[in-house]
Amino acid sequence: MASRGSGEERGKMKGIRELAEHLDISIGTVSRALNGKPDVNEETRKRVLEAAESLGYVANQSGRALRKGATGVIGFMMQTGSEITGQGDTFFMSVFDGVQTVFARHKLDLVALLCSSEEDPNDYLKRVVARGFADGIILSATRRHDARFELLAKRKIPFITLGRSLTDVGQPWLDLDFEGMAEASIDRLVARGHRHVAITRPHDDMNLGYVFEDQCRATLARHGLRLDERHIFRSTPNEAGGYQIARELSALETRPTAVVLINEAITVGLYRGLVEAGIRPGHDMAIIGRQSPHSQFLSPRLTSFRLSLRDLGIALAESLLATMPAFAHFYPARSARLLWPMDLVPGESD
Amino acid sequence: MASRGSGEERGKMKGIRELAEHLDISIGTVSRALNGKPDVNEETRKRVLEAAESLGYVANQSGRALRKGATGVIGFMMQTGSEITGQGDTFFMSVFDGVQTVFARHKLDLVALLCSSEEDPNDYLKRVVARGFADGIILSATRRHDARFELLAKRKIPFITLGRSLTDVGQPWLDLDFEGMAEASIDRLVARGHRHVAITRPHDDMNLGYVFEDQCRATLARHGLRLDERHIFRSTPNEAGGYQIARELSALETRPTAVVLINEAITVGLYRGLVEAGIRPGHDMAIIGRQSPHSQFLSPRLTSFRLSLRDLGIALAESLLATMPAFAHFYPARSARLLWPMDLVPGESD
DNA sequence: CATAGTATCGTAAACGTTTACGGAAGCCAA
DNA sequence: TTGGCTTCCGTAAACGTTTACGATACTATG
Repeated sequence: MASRGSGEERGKMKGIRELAEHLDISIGTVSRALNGKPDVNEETRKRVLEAAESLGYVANQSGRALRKGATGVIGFMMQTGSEITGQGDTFFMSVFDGVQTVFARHKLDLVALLCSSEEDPNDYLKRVVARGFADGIILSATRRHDARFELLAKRKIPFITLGRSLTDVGQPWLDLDFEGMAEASIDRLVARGHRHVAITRPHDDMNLGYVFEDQCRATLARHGLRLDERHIFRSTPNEAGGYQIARELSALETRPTAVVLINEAITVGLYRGLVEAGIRPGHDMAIIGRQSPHSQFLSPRLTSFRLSLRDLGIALAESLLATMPAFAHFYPARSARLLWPMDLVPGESD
Repeated sequence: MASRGSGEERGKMKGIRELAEHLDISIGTVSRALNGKPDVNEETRKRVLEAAESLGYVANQSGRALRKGATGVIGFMMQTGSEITGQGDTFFMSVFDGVQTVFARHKLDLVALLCSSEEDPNDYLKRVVARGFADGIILSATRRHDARFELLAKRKIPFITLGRSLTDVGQPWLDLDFEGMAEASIDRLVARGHRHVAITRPHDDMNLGYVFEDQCRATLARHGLRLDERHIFRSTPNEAGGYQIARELSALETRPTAVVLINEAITVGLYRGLVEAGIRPGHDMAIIGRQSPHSQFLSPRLTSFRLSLRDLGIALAESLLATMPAFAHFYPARSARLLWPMDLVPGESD
């Protein structure tokens, strides 16, 4: 037969066994060559790599994972459905991109584990870890009490959370510095003469809502002011929620003169709702929020807190790897709990 | 020993072997019981299921996939990074939710395969399929010429695309009815007296740009009008792109009186840019676009095309399963190519 | 009672890979 | 020549499932 290219370049590679007999080498050597093991002749390694490339051979995931006890996959759990994701449009996509630049160095793949809105997140996660789907997990949208933490800790799965929780099992976490945001916002508004400040928070038990509210209350207290209970607005973290808040806000008899938005997606709806009620954002009502792709294109431009989502993703990935024995030596001794800073970008809305 | 709860309920289940000897049954029977095979006594099945539940046993993914040659996973490929995804991620989250309601019926899991912006999509996909990661693939963001189609077809991986392409390999697809959108938009604008209509399209070679432009041109021609080449605006599919379009548009000497936006993310930026140039959306410039979570909260409210993303997800999933031998009998003989209709929701912007 | 059929279960061979182990050379020094 | 190293490679045993096959006990039928 001819030296190559007889008829098998169609990508019908069966497995390492076939590749081995094509090269007339044992499968053990082929495997070692592909995996960069030391005890293989450099020339045969080259032959193997070339043959694998030209025949389109890539080691089967299941076989490899079964033998090695590791899948090379890190899962980022998130919930699907339109109303649920509190973050605005491109939030996660940017974070993912940062995470992947780190993972790529270790041949790890990031996949998003999509929990349907119809399934209980705890059950979903239990299934995922029991099946041995991923070597590590990233959790987001952490709740005040979050049973997922305990589940992963019990199973000893390496994981990190993007967000804190009262359910702390000693795992590493990364969270946005909502305390810093609350403090800077309140300080700024008070310095500009505001005495009645409203805040928003998610309608459900997302942990960040508690953190944010508590810190706002504390900072106001430091200025000798108090947070009126009627000035705490809960809403779904989307445009409609913002609109709803505006309606409630405008209906109040003692109306606040400023509002701090913890969520970015509600901004557009809030603007609209205020305008409809005859309240001009930035004139009749000061607004401070979170930066998002469209916050700078609103009128007036939103005074907002900015952060680098890509860098956050990088830090998230490195902190996770630091807890995984196989990778820990690359990322030594880092602080396992990190509050991610946000910068205030002045706009015209406050 | 006691009947249950001796000390092993910590979730340290090793595998089916351990579960079997706990029950004093062979592993074959345990497996059959768990998988609903017929030849197993109903009472032992109940025992097995209860023990598995209480011990938290779930079949290991790698072992099962290796033996069965199928993973029970369907991958939805998408690219990460903020500038790339034309759709906001609320778009995909809603689609996912629809897809999952179908998959859940067959114990299939949907995961998002995240291709980093630093990696070539073709290489990424090649890796994924060669590793045998998923039993089926859903492709989105299809390009005018898309090598991914050929790759999957050659490897005989069942797949469906959300979007068309000139690279047609006979696979099933689902796409938004951009022709219908173009036609309805142009007809409406012309009926209202517009003679100079501009359009937008992505800056890269996404297929939908070609479809949309061609149909707009054809429909204008039907009205005896022509599409001015200078009235075709290419931009990144995000807010900044819309702003850029507004600036170019306002700088034109012969300015169009209407513009149709194929992408939803650019709307906010476009509004802002127009206002800054002294052009009032809805008064000095008619605008028709795509519905998004915030399109109804802009002023003026955007006249836009709406679609049910969840239903689209359901159709997408069912069409994919119809091509997979193991599930085809559930979803018989459906049209493999589907143009998804969109409804015009009148606003105040045109 | 003999036989066939049925219900249930155990045994063992796959699935594709990695890796511990040992063996066969080749080399160098004694 | 002998012995010990080193370099390279082949062999075979895992990893955790599923499933074809065969075995056993029991039931029904003649």
